[in-house]
Amino acid sequence: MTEKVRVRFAPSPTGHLHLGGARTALFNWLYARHTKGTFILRIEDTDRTRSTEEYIESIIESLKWLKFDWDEGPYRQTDRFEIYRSYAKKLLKEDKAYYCYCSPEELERRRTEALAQGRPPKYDGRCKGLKEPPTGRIPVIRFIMPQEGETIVEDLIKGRVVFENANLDDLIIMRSDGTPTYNFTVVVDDVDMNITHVIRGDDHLNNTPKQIHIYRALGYDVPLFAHLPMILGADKTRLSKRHGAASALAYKEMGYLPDALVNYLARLGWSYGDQEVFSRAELIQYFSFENVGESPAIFNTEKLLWLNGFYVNKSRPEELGELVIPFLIKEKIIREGRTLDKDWLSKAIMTLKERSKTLVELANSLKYYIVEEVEYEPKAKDKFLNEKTLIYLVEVNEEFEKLEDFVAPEIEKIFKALIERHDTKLADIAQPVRVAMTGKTESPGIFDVLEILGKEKVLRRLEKAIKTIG
RNA sequence: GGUCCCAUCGUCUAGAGGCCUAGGACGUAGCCCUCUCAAGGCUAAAACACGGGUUCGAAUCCCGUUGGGACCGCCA
Repeated sequence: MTEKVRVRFAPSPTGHLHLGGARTALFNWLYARHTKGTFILRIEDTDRTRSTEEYIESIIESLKWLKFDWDEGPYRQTDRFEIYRSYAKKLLKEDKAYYCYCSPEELERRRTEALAQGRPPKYDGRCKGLKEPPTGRIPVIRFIMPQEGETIVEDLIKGRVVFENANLDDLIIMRSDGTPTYNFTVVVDDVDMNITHVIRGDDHLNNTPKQIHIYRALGYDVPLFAHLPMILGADKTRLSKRHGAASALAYKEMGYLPDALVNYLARLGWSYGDQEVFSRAELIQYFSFENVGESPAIFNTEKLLWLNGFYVNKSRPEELGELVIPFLIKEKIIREGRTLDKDWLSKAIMTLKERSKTLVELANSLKYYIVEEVEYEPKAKDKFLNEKTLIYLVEVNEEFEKLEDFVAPEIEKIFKALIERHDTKLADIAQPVRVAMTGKTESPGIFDVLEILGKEKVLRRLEKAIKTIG
């Protein structure tokens, strides 16, 4: 019982790491870190036709981005075929498995027939104890499932789940091409890697009794199981590409912060009282299966976006400065290789981070600080750059030309003086200037915007605005 | 069709028989703050799927119904 916890995340590289997988990885990682146990990464690539190197790399990249560091692996099942073969041989020798010569076509036909007649599509075991194997056929190996009694799964999340063994059928553990199948490799690997807790999606709950029998046949204790509820799309079906961005990396590209995604994913199916925001340290400290829910959760992008905004706002500007560069390049705001002054960038980001929910938004807002020529939004231009506002722009321009120390407090003094002289409100002057500076009607505080742009750019933009009206 | 899982505001959830006039968060609406937009603060609308039990008492326990989901491959 005081055995050291060993858990694994075992994706199959037939696609990018999707959000469901990311959450499974997260809970495994959290449990390992919470118990000071070992987190193992294992790539389940036995399906050679669908697994690709590209996906393996993509999954690893996602895991790194999310900062789920693993202690062992990545192991690859394709490197371990000899192990599975020897275990299969052992089962054969002990009469716990047998060769089956039924062809895939026959199997498929029987399955559809059974389904059409409303019967469960269960293999009938006809090849078990075959005296004279047919010639010219390469067999598969099937594992003999017990047909009597029941199998009980004591799940850490679902509680006690009972299965009738009569519903189990002899499953294929080795294909005719000599490669092993999933339900066999998981068990062999989990045994071989001393896995103590199997934490996975509850789409695997139905596989569990089959696997339990394989553990027993192999002569090993079964690990503890924890089946996580699924993550669903807005239409309440299993999350997939149809629901828009379903891969973890897609969120990276959309300018999400890994900590925000992790925080969001953790709160999907897990809770700790009323707390919504968790640092990684808190997540590790508080994580427990008792607080994992049992019902599926719908993935809600709005809450994720809110959390991301929260994390962006909370991040240090220097940190965001580093992170936003790739997005500035991607959005074609700066050329690759161009460097921005770090202190200046931090100052600019300071004004923007509380109003940016993603790094993409941040990059796009940064645009008007960086580019040479502002573009006016037509509506903004019509409303604020006209004969009525011309006088303010001209006077602001005149005052700025004389201003030596071009900083926010000095700029503010100029505005104050102008307000008094014209007996007007700040908004009447600030808005036209804002449009002249940013092309938009919304921006950070105008004094900060002006300081960050700097005297030279400000004067140029004022002159352009004045010219536009005239 | 069979097996299994699940069921509290639109969404994520708190709730371990009396603390529940069901709490928090996102989103929505309103107000405050305010040079705009945000951020922040305050307020509001919004849920125990249904029916039976058990109990002095049920969102909480049991059964059923309904609804949703997953799985039933020589995929994982």
